Amino acid sequence: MSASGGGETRATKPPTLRDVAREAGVHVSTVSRVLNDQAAAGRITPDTEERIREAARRLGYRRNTIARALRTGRTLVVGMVIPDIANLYQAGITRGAGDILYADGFSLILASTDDDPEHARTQVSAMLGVQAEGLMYGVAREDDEVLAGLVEESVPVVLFNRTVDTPGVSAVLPDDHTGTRLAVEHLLSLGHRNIVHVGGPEDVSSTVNRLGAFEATLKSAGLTGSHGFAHRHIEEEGYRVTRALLEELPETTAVLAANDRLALGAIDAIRDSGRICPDDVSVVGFNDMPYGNRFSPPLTTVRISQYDLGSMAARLLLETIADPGRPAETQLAPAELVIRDSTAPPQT
Amino acid sequence: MSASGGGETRATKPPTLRDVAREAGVHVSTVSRVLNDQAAAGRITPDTEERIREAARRLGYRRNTIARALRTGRTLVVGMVIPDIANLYQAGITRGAGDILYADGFSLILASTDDDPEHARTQVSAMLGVQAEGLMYGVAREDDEVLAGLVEESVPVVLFNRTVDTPGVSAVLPDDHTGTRLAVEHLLSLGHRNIVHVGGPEDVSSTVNRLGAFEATLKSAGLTGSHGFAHRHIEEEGYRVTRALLEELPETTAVLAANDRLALGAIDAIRDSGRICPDDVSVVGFNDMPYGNRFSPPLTTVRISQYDLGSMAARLLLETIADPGRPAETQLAPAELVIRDSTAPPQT
DNA sequence: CTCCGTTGAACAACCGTTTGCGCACCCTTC
DNA sequence: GAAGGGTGCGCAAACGGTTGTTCAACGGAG
Repeated sequence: MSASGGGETRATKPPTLRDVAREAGVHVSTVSRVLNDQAAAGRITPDTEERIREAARRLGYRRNTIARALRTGRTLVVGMVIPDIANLYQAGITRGAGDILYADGFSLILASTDDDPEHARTQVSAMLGVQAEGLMYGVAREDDEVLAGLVEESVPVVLFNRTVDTPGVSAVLPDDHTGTRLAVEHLLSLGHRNIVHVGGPEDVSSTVNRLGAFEATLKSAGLTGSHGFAHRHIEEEGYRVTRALLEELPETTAVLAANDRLALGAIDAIRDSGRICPDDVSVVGFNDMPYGNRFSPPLTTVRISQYDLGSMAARLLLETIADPGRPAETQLAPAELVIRDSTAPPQT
Repeated sequence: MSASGGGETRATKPPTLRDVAREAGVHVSTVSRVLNDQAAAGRITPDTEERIREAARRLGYRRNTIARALRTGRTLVVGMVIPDIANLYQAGITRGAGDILYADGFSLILASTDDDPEHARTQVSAMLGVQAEGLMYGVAREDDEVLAGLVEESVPVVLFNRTVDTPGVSAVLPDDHTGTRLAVEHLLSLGHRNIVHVGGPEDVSSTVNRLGAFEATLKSAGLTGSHGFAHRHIEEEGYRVTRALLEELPETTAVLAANDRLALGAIDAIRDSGRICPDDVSVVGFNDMPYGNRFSPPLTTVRISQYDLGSMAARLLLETIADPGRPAETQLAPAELVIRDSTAPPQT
């Protein structure tokens, strides 16, 4: 299981600056300058420059990024850690981040932790080992030791999706409050009065934010609502807590899930408890994951623009890398309600 | 748009081997040996070793992977290029590959090309720039220049999902033939006789393999079938070619799509042409992408174990890296039919 | 007491780039 | 014709590790 497997080197080693220099009959430093476009300073003869470029082309020279990085301290690599790569919502975020990063010449190292802090630790360590210049961290939890280590080492970090109340860390978050309020108001306007909330893991910020907004919105309508917590944002957990909630509160006519996958589990639970969605109980999700419109029933949900969230986070990270002294900032990705067929008025 | 944004260095630079050596009062080479567990050679006093480890711990030393890589030629990084990160099918593959790679101490750099060869070129170049030790290449096409360059430079590569008939390159592919045959036989046994195929892009291997198997299976039943090609594996294209096929061949009662996303588009096309799936026309997909069971109707499809395919490819790549002389090999990931509700007997 | 074999650790070269500095050379200018 | 100032490029020292080689010290044997 170790990487020591007697690795041979590649048959024919790639050409180096030295090879190009020899080919062009100049010193390696000159080649370096030309290939870094420092010829602009009028320091190199057009003739020499052309000779060097031609030699580089002929040899198929490609800059050794890690050697350069060793010297310059810049790797142009950023790491991104997400809880689950098989979650389409996060794929959208990745895409948004990638587009920004690539445009600026950066590469992305992606790691999926399965929401396991131990995985997170080793992945982050590997990323730092390759001298990633900054991290997009999407798995923050309360008392997150890995994150604490990062700020301790003053590694540029931006949190996304989830935050913690560590000062000095930037974050890009969904507008949980507005989104949740919209969802609850929708249910209210449909006539629902017995609404429950199935939340995510207790120690992640979006869970507490959404729960808070859920209760606040209900309260301002003179109502209260019950809730449960899932251990992870997966269908099975949505199923488990919904079944429990339904058992306990049979008069429930609507469930607001903290995320689409939980909502999917809720729909299963509703079916398995002998009821129909949306006829007997409505459900609304959160995120608007891809294909949500194709589920049965098509899911009413709160849309967060995944692409925008990802690109906002990437931009923020890039700025933080360029200027580490920059004050931390938290940005909100807008939320909007998209009404489909998993919600309906309660049966009278 | 350039990365030159005046990047400052991190406030406090991470400790180096030199720092640890000073702290422990020994030479850096000794530290290096200890931290690489070469102490086993009985060359270092347990006392010294302990002192060094303690110093490293106290300073929070973490090996600078790129500096090591520069010297050793090993980066423990492999690149993976996929057509579309927002495709769940590929997310599953990534997961399988990641698990194998991480277990062996490797990191994964992921790039999504949107099926654009130009993107592929720059992404691959960046990966090689950071001295990735090998590549998992999932975007192969006929006359793929990027791929040609890779084998030319004898970079360890394994293709997945798609292959080309370049000798010397390993690949892990879905069992297109069996999968397609199973799907067609299913349709046949249901009583369908007018079956069309909506294929993927013409220059990718899975397209030609699936089309070939489609025609062969039909032929052995004494039938023939028409087909069309999508430009990309996306819903819109599935929609486009299905509509055209339906227009041309109104008696069609079943469509076999080369991929689930195309199948989704086909279902839309069927609806929009005033027919119902599966009552009027059945559709079967390929891949069994996640959530396929939740679509409406739940999709009958050919299941490929994405996780297995990814891990097979990763294992193959690791072996190729360890032994570049290794003969190329192509492995098949098993296919099985999963019958759901998008297929039914044709109306009589 | 001398000599030699071990053992434990230091020395130094090297991996491929970048970059501050120095040094010829040539062209002006008095 | 010599001084002075550019120009165009080479020199060499880093960056943070790894590793073959050397070297000092120590203990034991003769």
